[in-house]
Amino acid sequence: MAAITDEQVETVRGLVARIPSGSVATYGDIAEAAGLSSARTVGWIMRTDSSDLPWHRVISASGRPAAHLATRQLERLRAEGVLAVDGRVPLREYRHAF
DNA sequence: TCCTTGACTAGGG
DNA sequence: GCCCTAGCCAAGG
Repeated sequence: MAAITDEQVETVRGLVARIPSGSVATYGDIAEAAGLSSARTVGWIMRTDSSDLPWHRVISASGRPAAHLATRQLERLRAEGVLAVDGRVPLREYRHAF
């Protein structure tokens, strides 16, 4: 199977770690920057990885975080200066370009 | 090996 | 701008 390599995972971690406080990135952005096959793979890594990375800065392309984490993530983001509007983050303003 | 699940995305109605 | 559908990929049972 075309399993993900440790190198790919490390790249994703690096990208997430370099997202500055007050900015966010989409799954698609991370996937593309890391050279992954699809955005779903990034979601899979985030779900399985238990590191202390700022995963809360990664949101969907709709500007809305995953439903089960929405409340917590939006709260953390707000603490970093990312103001969500009606549960949605204005990507146009906070999206981080790699 | 097949089928299901999931922290996704783009497109059409 | 929201809802539904199809395409997408890796892992676990």
